[in-house]
Amino acid sequence: MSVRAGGWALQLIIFRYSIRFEDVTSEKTKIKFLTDGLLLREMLIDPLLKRYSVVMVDEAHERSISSDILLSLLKKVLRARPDLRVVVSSATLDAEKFLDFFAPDEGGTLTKKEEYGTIVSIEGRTHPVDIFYTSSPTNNYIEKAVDTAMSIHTNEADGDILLFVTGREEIDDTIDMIADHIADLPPGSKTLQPLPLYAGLPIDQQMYVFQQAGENVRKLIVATNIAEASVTIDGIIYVIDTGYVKLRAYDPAVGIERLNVVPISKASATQRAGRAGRTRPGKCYRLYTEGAFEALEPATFPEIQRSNLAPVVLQLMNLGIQNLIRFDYLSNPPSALIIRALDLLFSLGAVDVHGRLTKPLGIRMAELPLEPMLARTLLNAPSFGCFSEMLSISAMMTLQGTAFVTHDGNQKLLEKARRRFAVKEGDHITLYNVYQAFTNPAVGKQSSQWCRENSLNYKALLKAVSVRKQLRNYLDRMGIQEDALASSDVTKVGGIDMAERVQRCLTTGFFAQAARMKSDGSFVTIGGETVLWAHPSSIFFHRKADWVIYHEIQETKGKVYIRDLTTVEMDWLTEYAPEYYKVKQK
DNA sequence: CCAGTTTTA
Repeated sequence: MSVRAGGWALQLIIFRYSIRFEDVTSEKTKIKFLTDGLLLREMLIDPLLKRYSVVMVDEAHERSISSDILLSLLKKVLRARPDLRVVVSSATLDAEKFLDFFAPDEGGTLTKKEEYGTIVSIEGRTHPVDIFYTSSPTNNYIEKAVDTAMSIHTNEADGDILLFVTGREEIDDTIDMIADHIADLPPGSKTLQPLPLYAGLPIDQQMYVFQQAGENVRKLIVATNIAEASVTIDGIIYVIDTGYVKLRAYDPAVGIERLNVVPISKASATQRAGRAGRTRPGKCYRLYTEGAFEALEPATFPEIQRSNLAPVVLQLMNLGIQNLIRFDYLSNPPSALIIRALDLLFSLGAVDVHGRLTKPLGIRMAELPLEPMLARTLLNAPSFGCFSEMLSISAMMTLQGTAFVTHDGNQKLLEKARRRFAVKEGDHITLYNVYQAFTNPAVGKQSSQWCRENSLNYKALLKAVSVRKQLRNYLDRMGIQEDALASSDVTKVGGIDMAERVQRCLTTGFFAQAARMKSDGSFVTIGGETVLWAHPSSIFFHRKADWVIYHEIQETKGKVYIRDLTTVEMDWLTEYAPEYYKVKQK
């Protein structure tokens, strides 16, 4: 780990880190690097953070939910612990906003800014980057990006290019177009090697971007926002910034998440440009006008104002925050988001009529590192005799659709592999079959070779194995163990086969996300107000179904897709969620 | 009916 800190004698200090599955800290640790999410978890056990004298929150300008919440809680902690030092690092554009946020409440002894905080500006370590704008707006930024890349390649000195686009589809299109252009290059000219980079790309395929290009080869990395802050690549001299990003927006009125392509913020544009100046002076080509840049928002719209807040609300309540509307947020989330979250938590039994966390259910749900609906399902599993199965399914759900991958871009092979594991009940049990086969010493042997043969993502499945272990540990500590009914073969137990027990159990957590397939293959929700489509990765993209519950809903390009579906019977909905469906029918 | 921005516990 390389850390530079002015002239301090830091080499004496022992650095250690802690992430979800890796804690290498000890009593000797002086400085600990950890994620904001983990620190929030630590606050459950140590609310005043007594183990720390200084807390530094990095990249606060990104305005992620967990860093926003962390800042709010740190402000609270400071009232009880004036000795604590809080350092917030952020793009200079909004430093003032953060300082204002930490202003003590009325009646305190510290009233002047300089008494409670200071803004310190630190010169960057990067080289200068020349910024170029277009003289007029572009209507097709992908075409423009391809032209710009080709022109850099033919006219500019050596150095790799980083191009920002919004998603996988644009990455694929761009790379195809570049490939066409390369074919037109005069013989003997330098090669341009386009490389994709996005989070959903399997790790081994991501690694190519870090490899040094061969002689006479210039890398062109076509990336999503992952290359803006999460991943840093050396040797980038040229950045092409299309000026757009894909952002989540949650609509509390219908409970649907949307993925919208929106203009980036000034902070993002600055960050992207900075990626060109890490090794030597670089150039950044913004595919928009200077006027358009000036009109950009200073910082990204806070995530807390555009997300499903059920998980956050549950966690805050578990930290003892009673009034979620009045909580001291850095930016207040719309109250509709909070109400929607409380509604859901109430229907799941995590919150009572007084708006308080229930014991033990609500507390247990908050402690599990799963979204509320899945947490509730897993906690119900022992009573359905499918504890072991739901542990595996829950772990597989955290992979968010990355279990299957194409190895040579061969989609047909992937679909064939999927069919090998598919069952008529739907996607959850299909994923369960994948997990079972992967961990079976006689079948998958947890081997990468077997995964390649079955279009499966080896690293992702290994992650599922460790998530499952972690979940089991959590449940062990709650005193919830393997159910008496458990048996991993799909035989009749208690008159109901394993698949049906899983289906019923899923209904107890996902009853609020039910839909029915119509004859044309589309789905309608209970009220019939929204038309939904099975996501192409679902086995119901082709097959017929009647009632289903779904794990996720998301609108993309004007169409609402549901992911991870399992068939249920209509009667189960009213059987397991009578209150919910009574209210809805009015 | 044809497809997931990014994180995290």
